[in-house]
Amino acid sequence: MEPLRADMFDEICPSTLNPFRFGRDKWAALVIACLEDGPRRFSELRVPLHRVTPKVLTQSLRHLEQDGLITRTEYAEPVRRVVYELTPLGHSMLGPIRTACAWTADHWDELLDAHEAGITR
Amino acid sequence: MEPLRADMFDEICPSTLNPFRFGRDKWAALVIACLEDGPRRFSELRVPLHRVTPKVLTQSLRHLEQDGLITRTEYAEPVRRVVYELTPLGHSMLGPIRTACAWTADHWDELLDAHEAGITR
DNA sequence: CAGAATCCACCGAGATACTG
DNA sequence: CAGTATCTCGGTGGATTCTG
Repeated sequence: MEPLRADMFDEICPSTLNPFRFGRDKWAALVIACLEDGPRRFSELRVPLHRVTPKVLTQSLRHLEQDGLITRTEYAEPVRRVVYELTPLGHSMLGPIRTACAWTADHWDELLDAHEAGITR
Repeated sequence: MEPLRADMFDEICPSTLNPFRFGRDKWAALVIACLEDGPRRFSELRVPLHRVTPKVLTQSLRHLEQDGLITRTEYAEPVRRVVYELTPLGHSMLGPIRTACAWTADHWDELLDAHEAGITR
């Protein structure tokens, strides 16, 4: 499994155009995207999510855990390690998420046009 | 086209369990659902959405308009009439919305279990 | 390393009252 | 009929600092 790149989400700036939201809070969708390929440590998640403070990231992870979408596992062995992973339920959410994101990609021009028209009016 | 019933959304109480959100604000998804079968007047929308104040409903409608999902048309003819309608873009969103809602229906038990486990812990 | 504690600013959302 | 005008309140998200 490849490491998560720091610029993973840098270009998804105008994500406010996407009319779909996943999870309870602002960062849930990005966390899910980070866990797509397998389990990740807290510090691994902080690399692409470097604009999120640890407090807020923790909050988001706790919400996802309460919603049954991820699991949190703690190891104390050599050094302290906490690993987050998608549950089967969380993994099954990827289908509808991809459907929604495909729609957004397909209609990006129209979304952009509508937004710009809304600004100049 | 049938009138919108006042109890249309009364039973969708624990919708916080649904990890998908559509549109910018809290009421956008319900407005879209109301417009599914055709254009509706402001006062028609207020029937099923009787728990939403006119100010907040107006806000939500303006957002949907800015996002290119609905149109607002004003007639002054006999009496004043303002009609809201899904755009082709808004209508095309129904597909992914249905996909997402089907997922939620399919996994309702798991979502409920996770939520209850989160409460007692 | 993986957070917790504290404080704070902003904004969505609601209550209430009023209007072209 | 279809909104607008204020006011308020609570909660999300962020900055900063501290800790087992």
